[in-house]
Amino acid sequence: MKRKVTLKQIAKELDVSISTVSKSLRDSPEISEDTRQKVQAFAKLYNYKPNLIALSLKNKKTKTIGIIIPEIVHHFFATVISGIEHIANEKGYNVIVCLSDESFDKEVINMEMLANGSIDGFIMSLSKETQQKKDFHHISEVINQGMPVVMFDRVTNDILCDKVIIDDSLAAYEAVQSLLNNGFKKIGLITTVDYVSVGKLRTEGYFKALRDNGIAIDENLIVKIEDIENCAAQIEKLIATHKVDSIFAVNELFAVTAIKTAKKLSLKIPEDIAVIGFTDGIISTYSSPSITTVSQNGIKMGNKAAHMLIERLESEEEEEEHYKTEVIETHLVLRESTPILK
Amino acid sequence: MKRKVTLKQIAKELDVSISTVSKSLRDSPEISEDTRQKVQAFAKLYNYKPNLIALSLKNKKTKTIGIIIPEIVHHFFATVISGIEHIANEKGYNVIVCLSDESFDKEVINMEMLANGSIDGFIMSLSKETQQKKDFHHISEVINQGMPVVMFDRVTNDILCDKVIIDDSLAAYEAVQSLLNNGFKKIGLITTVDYVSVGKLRTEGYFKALRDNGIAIDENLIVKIEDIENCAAQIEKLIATHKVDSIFAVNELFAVTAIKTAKKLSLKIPEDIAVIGFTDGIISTYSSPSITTVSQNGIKMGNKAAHMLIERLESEEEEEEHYKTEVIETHLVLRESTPILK
DNA sequence: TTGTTTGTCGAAAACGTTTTCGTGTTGAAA
DNA sequence: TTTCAACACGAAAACGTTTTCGACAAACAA
Repeated sequence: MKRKVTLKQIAKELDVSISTVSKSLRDSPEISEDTRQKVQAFAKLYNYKPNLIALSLKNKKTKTIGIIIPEIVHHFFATVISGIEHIANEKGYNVIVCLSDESFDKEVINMEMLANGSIDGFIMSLSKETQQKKDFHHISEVINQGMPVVMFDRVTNDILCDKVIIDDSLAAYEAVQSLLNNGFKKIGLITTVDYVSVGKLRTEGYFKALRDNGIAIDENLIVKIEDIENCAAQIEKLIATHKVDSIFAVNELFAVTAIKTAKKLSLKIPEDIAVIGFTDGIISTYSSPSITTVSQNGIKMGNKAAHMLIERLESEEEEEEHYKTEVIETHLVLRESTPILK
Repeated sequence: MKRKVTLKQIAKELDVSISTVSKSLRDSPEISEDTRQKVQAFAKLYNYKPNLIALSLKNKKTKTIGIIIPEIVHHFFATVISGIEHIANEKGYNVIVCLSDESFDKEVINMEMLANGSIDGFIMSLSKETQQKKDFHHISEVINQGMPVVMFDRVTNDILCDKVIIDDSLAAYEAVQSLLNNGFKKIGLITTVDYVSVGKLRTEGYFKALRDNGIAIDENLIVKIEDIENCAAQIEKLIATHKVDSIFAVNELFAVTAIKTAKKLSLKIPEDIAVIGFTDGIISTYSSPSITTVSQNGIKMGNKAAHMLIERLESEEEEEEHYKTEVIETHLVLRESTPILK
């Protein structure tokens, strides 16, 4: 077993100073052609690579991005990570991933841990619990220490920083509007509890579309899911007893559950009931029937977030207080769970 | 903006030495009760937290695990990461994730990068290209430098290290055997090209099951998919022209594609054709019909891999050459794509 | 000879820790 | 008064880099 070789060892071996070795390897003009080649040859032979930790300490830069997300076994978040990683890699950065498991405490602990020198900046999406508590002190603290933060998807107005989002409300509006345009009148909504920011926004889009079309809002057609476990029962009630002609669901899981439930009730899709989901993931693609859905391009969001963070990291010092919010465009992906929409 | 405070600053402010501050914070008996409290109070006030990079450099330990996987937008790999992260977090480790994108070069570059001090050990699954080239020098090099490596799922016998796998061959054998037990005779196989280790093993399980039951192997019933793009065409040929009564697919994607294709051909599932997949992911659960599949518990694999790596990291020095291969058990998850199997 | 430039190199500081060892002061024992 | 232990603290090294600055010699001009 041969351990990694250091500058000091090379210096000793070649009987020169550490400085000379370092300069030789960095092609400094201070060093004579002769010794430079000697050192470089030796370094190559022993496969010298500078220790990144030492460099981080010296440069006060780690070339590492911290990602904090609620969970990773989730198609959307996985695509965002993929998008971030791709750009980061291109720019010479690594990514270190922490999961909050939707828990406020884990989010705080992870952030504090990473903030102590391990990374140069954060890309994050809030946990449910954090959104519920509306406690963002850990984030403002980090920003206060001069560490840039980019938030995506689940964001908050209480924190000033760069953000990458989609227009959840508008996207939902357009989805519902397209149902209305095609003659659907009794549109059920399957959504989350209100404190989930994106769920709330999508719900608002649903409301606005109905209002703009002069349709009264019927609370009976709205199902708010708290925990995923027994959502099937609530959805069955919506479909069976309230006879909706279509459903707008704020995520894939709700959409596919709605479809399974409808099939169980011997309803034909899309003839008896049309379904539009949100987030274009694996489920929507491979479900039968495949699901018409609002695309939410995680790769693009990740790319954008990474670009914004790295740009801020590498811009000449703090041009503070000039935060941007990027809105990634969405569109409706038409599939089999709706009739051909015009 | 208040930057992070260091020992040096505290020392200066309190007019004591750095050593005194450090010792005070670590409750050294060398320090008088008086100054200890003074220092601790001050540190708390200014929210002092030791710089982890400096600690890493000093201790030659980063408390960070490097994960290298082919892709992250993939349910199985995401669950493994989740499993690793959970244990790592519990034990005070962070995880840094790199994606090889199934590319040999990216795998090598990422490994070399992380090996230069950033992490204490690796958990990895080989890229397709690496498996094809059978070039593992980057891995043996890392191991030679004394950095522990745990491989999972896509492993190789050419490298001696800890491994976490499932018995791919046996699991496939049992799946096919259960089809045979239930009267199916013409079992199609949808698999990958041979250099993908797990695909090859699963194929072997299929062969063995047929042999053990005295059934001749019909090459016409075997489809090897190279790229995912046009797999549907190959599968359609298998189903339409060779009239299989059942299909064993070596992953979810192939299974769901088979189902979609069968439906397109107006075949009823499972009456006309039964399907068993591999890997119990989102698709199998939410497909219609849901898919009977070989479970492959990624969380468990991740947990195990993390445990093995951390144990090796924290065991009193190198008890080398005593590598273990852990086999995670699998079982058949019965769903709608097969008749009730006995 | 003296002074100046040029070419090579090394010493040391810095990043932020921890830890070993040395040192000065105090109090008590002899 | 002397000696010695206990106590409280600081100096410095170490981890592995990069970089600034100073030093020394040779070569050259005056």
